[in-house]
Amino acid sequence: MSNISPEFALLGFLIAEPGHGYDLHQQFQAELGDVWHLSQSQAYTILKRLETRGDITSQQVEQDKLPPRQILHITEAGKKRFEQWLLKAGHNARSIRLEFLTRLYFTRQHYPDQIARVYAAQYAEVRVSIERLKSLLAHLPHGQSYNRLSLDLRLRQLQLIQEWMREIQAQFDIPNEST
Amino acid sequence: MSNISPEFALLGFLIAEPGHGYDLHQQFQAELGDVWHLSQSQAYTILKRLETRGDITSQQVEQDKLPPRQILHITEAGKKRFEQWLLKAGHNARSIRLEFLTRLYFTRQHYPDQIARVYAAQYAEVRVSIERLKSLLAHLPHGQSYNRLSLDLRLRQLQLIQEWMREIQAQFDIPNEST
DNA sequence: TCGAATATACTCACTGAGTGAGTATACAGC
DNA sequence: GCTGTATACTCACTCAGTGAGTATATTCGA
Repeated sequence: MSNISPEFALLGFLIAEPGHGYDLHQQFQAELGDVWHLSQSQAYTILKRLETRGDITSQQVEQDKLPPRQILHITEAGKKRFEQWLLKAGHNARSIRLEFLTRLYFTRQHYPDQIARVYAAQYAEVRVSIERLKSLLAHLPHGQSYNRLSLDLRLRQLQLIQEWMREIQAQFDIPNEST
Repeated sequence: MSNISPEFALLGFLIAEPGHGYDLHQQFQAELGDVWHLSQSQAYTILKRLETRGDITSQQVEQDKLPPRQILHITEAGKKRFEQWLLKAGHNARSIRLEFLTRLYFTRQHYPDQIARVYAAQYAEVRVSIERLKSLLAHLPHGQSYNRLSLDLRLRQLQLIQEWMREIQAQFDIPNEST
């Protein structure tokens, strides 16, 4: 459904190594807790869905005294879906803040040679979105003051994101993509 | 649940006069269609919920050839809830773009003398949010690069919104609130 | 004049987002 | 001896959002 949710972040953590729900949620909070908001129960819900979808498998491990753990492993299908997701790009401020940062995080960890591609894909998408909004604004009938104010704010937010991205590019030494 | 959804916009249209689902959705699209995104079916879903909640009542009106209409009327309780909502204020970019613009729209139509209050409430909330984010950023441990980038973008977005709001204030001749 | 597009008016089935509370145990510190 | 915190997961609930379906009437060009 291409809905924006932290499901790929959870998947991303499982690329490094198998883990269980509780632990994944902890890691998530520590590393990306101010990017996304994710409650524990919601994490479990998403993991369950990923399992029924075939992106991860689980393996029950008994423990001495504590409740048994469901150790989760990413599948080949899951890894593939994750890698495809890495190259996508969001088109509004919120999805860029959430997903682009998450993509950056995992790309730098697991696919450092892909970083320029991921960055370029997002930057290009922002440019397109800006043009789209400008054109919408230009063709908006008079009298639509509130629609205009909304589109205007969205346009400025995207321009802000362009600046922010260029700073990230400098900070992380991301080269321009040479196709 | 204080979830952000266009339910109050639908309620707002019903303050002016009773209406039916199809028509409300049309009005909505025309007036606020670039502020919110609302499908027809989602509009009906929300209206149904408003009815079970007691914010609106419905009255079936037969038509000659076309399917009967459910004419919806706002109740006293609904009106009260709407008016309370008008004085609330969102704390992130998205909710401000959506809800604040909607509040402005209906306040100017039905409660023009309240406009300064509505504006001031939102502006104050933005200021508080900015301070909160600054403090979060100041206390963020080193090494949390991604969390920092996220908070940093959110901060800048709120500062952008401040500028945008001041322009709206000028454009709509909204006086500063004199308490 | 026939058929296609468009407008009116609403329903249903489905997946997913998100919260809040509950369950049960272990251990550390005062 | 008791409280707080960590481990590990479950359940019930409400709301968001899409996409397709149903059924009829009018309009308008080929």
